[in-house]
Amino acid sequence: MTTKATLAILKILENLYPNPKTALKHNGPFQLLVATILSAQCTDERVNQITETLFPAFPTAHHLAAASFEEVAAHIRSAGLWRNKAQNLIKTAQILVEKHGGQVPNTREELEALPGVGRKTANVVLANAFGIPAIAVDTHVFRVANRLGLSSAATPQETERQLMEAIPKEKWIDAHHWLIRHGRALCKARSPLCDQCPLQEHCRYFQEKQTSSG
DNA sequence: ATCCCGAGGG
DNA sequence: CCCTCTGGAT
Repeated sequence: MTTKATLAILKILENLYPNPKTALKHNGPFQLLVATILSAQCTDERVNQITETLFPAFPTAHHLAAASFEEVAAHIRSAGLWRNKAQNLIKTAQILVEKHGGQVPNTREELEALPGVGRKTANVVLANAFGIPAIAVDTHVFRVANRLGLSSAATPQETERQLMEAIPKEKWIDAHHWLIRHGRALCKARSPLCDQCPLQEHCRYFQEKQTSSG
């Protein structure tokens, strides 16, 4: 795909999804980290519902580091994977206190060393908490980027690399949100709403669908 | 049944 | 690459 074609797609997405931002409600890096760890295999709406009581109960890493498993679990049982998440949240908070003065680190290496924090979560925190350009590839970004032809990849890791190559760095953070928004709104996994999509003429998936099914 | 703005382990 | 962890929404 040419740079010109890529920029055309980004421009349309920008108009479709103005003022992109995380759907996870948070105030500061610590809350964003907690919310993002909770968001695995779980809707943002439920995460926001959980953190509404979780954040006041454990306002800082120090509070969370001193919490018991049951104390934390009581808040997050409506999220899937809650056993892992409760354990990871406490352990992560303890590492923040022991190694980072109770603060959230701002490098990929330090973030990914935290339990429950992988590539995607680290990128979300880097981008949304620290403004450091990153593209977090979740299931939506992976699917939408491959359909549009912005990437042609077998793994999320590879999609991330191809997107960083194709998209100007100053647009990485916004592009991440645009692709996610589009994945939820129109470019859905099961029944994509191509008839409502303004990207038809730019989309590899749509073009192939037209030529193959008549 | 299938998916959700995944991570960790084999 | 594969698998498991998990509740809730559709």
